[in-house]
Amino acid sequence: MPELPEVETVRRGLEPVMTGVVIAGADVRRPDLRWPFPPRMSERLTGAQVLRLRRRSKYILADLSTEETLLIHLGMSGRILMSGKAVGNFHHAHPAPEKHDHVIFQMANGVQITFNDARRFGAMDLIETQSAETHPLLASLGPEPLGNAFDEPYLVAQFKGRNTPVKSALLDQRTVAGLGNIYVCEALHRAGISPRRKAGRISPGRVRPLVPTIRDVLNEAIAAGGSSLRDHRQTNGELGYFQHNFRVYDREGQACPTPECGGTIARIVQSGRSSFYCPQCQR
DNA sequence: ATGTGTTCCTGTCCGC
DNA sequence: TGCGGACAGGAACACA
Repeated sequence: MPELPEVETVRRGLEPVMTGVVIAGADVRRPDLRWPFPPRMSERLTGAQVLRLRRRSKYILADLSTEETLLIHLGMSGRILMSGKAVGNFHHAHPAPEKHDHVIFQMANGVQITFNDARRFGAMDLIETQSAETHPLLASLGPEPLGNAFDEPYLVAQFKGRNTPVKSALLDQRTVAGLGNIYVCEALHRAGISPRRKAGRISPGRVRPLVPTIRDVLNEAIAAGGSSLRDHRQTNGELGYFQHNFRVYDREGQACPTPECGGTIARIVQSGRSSFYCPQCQR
């Protein structure tokens, strides 16, 4: 899936064509994704104006004039593509629905927004805007990694006493919300911390660089328009470019990019997920 | 309370 | 070319 930078890239792509625009119709082409869609989703969306588009962790939140908020999660394989007259300088005709196009939004400005998700680990829900943060999917999320609440004292406190590998701790959305497998691997490499190290056994002095490092990796990826691993696309269909900047992810057997290191990137499995790291310079 | 393993689903790639 | 198995950006859930 899309991790935070990819979701933010999608949000930024949608923002100019959705904000202030009425949803003219929603074609819901199957009853569910990971969970059933909310009752009467199409009817509740039709006629609503999008007041603003937000992102919380890997969720896109569209606040509507109906005092409801459309929540979208892309899961592992979710994509959102736009077509129609207002998309950039291009004129994209509305294409015929493709396989796994599950929900198609018709905007009043002529733009069509298609949610495509082969694996269907994604989700959509309609929730009360006023109490959005108490939604079960959002209530337990930790702080935004790019926000002020995510700082060194916080992370030190979160790691304290935890016996789980730091890789697992950072993937845990309650610790910090929005990191996924790729960017955790990348951040740990930049910080020189082994993914195998127990979270509670990292000295505060070594936790310190982790916060700015996580921010740097995410900001660089956002600036590049997200990664394009496998099939991630921006809303305009173009590939992101951060993939070229992966230092360890999916680079098993290659030379460690750290100057003077000389190590070789290894792949291990931690709680069912691949971790890529350099055993030489990550301790 | 924590930590770990399983599960949902489809597509792709790699070795035989 | 076909077939089987491993693996893929997530995270809820069940269980030790």
